[in-house]
Amino acid sequence: MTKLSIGDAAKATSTSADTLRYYEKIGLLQMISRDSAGRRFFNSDALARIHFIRRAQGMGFSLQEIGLLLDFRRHPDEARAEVRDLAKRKLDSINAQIIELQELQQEFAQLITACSDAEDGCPIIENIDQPKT
Amino acid sequence: MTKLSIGDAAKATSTSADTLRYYEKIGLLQMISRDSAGRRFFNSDALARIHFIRRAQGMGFSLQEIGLLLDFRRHPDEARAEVRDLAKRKLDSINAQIIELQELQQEFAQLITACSDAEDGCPIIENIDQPKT
DNA sequence: CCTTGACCTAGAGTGCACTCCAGGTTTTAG
DNA sequence: CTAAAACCTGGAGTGCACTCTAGGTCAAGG
Repeated sequence: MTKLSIGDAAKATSTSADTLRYYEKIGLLQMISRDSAGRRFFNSDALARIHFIRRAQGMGFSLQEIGLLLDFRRHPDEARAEVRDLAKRKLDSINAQIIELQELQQEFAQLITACSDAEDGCPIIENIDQPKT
Repeated sequence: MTKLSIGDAAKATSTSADTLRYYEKIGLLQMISRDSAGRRFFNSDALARIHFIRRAQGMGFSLQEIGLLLDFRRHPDEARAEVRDLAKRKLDSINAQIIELQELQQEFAQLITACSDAEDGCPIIENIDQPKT
């Protein structure tokens, strides 16, 4: 079981030491061990938690929501329904986002082409003004 | 040409009066006319700008970037390349987001199903821990 | 006439997620 | 042995996009 210093853990998880201390402070990392001098050491479990946090963040969970997920991790029986609901709501918003973004993708691609081709003016602006009718 | 009070403009654009004043303050709405008592009146052009802002925000532009787009609107000749680049970068990030979200969509859908079916424990957590291998 | 409601301003406060700072200790390399 | 690097703490500062407050003006309805 490797134990990494905060600096190494930061590198290993592409965060900053400050951010890791911040996560600990707000309760997302509660079981960071310390050596006799008070220095934090991150074992593989802690690293997994950090990866969990970053990944969940990438999924659009706020740190508060991630806290709920991490809590649930320790008390699976009590909170199953809540987590499922959280995940369901997130899934719905992901679906909505995908649809919106796909529309945007279309529009942007068209606008960029139009803007490159146009001789006088670039229709990007006008089209944001008056979306597809 | 209808002219709306700030309250009506707020309603019409699903924002708050405070937000509209804020947009004006940071320079996104510069041509708001006033009556003799100093009250703002929003004409259709102003409403179009507000819609533009909200829409561009939904596309993931920051207010600062939106400021650039609005500036460009007034000086199309000078800034074409920049706006095109801004749009292109945004398109790239939209594409990346769509791909990420589609992966998430898959995972979430599976996890929610698994969590509903499971007899002991919900695998949402474990799967965030250890993403698809 | 007078109250109510919508508006005005400048400026303070909020929430999120960091990020930085000052001042101190400990470890490690030369 | 010493000097630099890495760590520690509590707390302040940052950037974004609002949101709210206090204190004031103004127009319309009862």
